[in-house]
Amino acid sequence: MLRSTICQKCGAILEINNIDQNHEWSAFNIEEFNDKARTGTPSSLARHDMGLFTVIGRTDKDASGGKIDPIVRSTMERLKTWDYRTQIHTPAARNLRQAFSELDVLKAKLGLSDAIIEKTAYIYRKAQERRLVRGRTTSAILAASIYIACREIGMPRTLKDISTVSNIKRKDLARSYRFIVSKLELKIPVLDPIKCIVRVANKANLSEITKRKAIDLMYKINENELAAGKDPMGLAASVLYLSSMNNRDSNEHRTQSDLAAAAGVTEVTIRNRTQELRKKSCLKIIR
DNA sequence: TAAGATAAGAGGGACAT
DNA sequence: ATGTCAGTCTTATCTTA
Repeated sequence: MLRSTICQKCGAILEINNIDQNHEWSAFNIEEFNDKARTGTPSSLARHDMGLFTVIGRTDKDASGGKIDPIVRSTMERLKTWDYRTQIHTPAARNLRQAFSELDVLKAKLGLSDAIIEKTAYIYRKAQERRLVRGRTTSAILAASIYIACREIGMPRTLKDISTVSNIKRKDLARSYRFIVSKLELKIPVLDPIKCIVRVANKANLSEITKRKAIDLMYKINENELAAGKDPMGLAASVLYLSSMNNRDSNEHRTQSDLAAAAGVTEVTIRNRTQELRKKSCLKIIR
């Protein structure tokens, strides 16, 4: 089944024709489930075996119901043992399993889409194949993989967001992030300041009008190349601050500390950006 | 109470040694 | 590899309107 994921707030298409890998039927008890299931778990990179595990049953009957020859039976037992061992008991698989169970927890905490989870898993696998996890913690590499996946997909999540929920220090997270990016030679797109505006505006409960004004202002800033080297979140917060102050509707006024909290930057950063922007006559900022 | 000012300190990139 | 430098952001504190 194909479907697209569309942002309900701004209408942006986040994913197009992504395949829904869940089963299309519903079951209310085990019997019904077994009856309807034609396949196993959906295949996913975010499982140590990609969801493609084998299960060798315990039964001593063959497919047509006859008794299995004891010699074959003992072969099957040995296969079963080895199958089991190769599934989880290689250090790599064990590590993946641990990483992906952590990933599952973080997925919920950060509200990540399946596409991001798959991307994260892909990056983590690559990192593991290249032996980049050695000497670093699984959690740090995993958290960094999440950050990379978010950046690649263009979902604004800051290092701080991820560091708070994963209990990895921002510093370590940033280090692991740069390490993976350089070793895997990844090209990370710059964080889109427009997306940052949308995110901060939603967090601060600002109206569409203010958001729209802020986005227009951000376009002007980009045209005049004033954004270089600035933290996009800080810039977004400042632009929203200016827009909210210029909106006559008093419900739209936000203090610097409100927006600082929403964007995860300090008030001082907002002040500095605001000052700079006000000085630029080309932006025609009132006040 | 919100906003502005100032200073010290952290962390990382660019560049030279 | 290691050190220095300019620029950025954060934290903390004090002042101003």
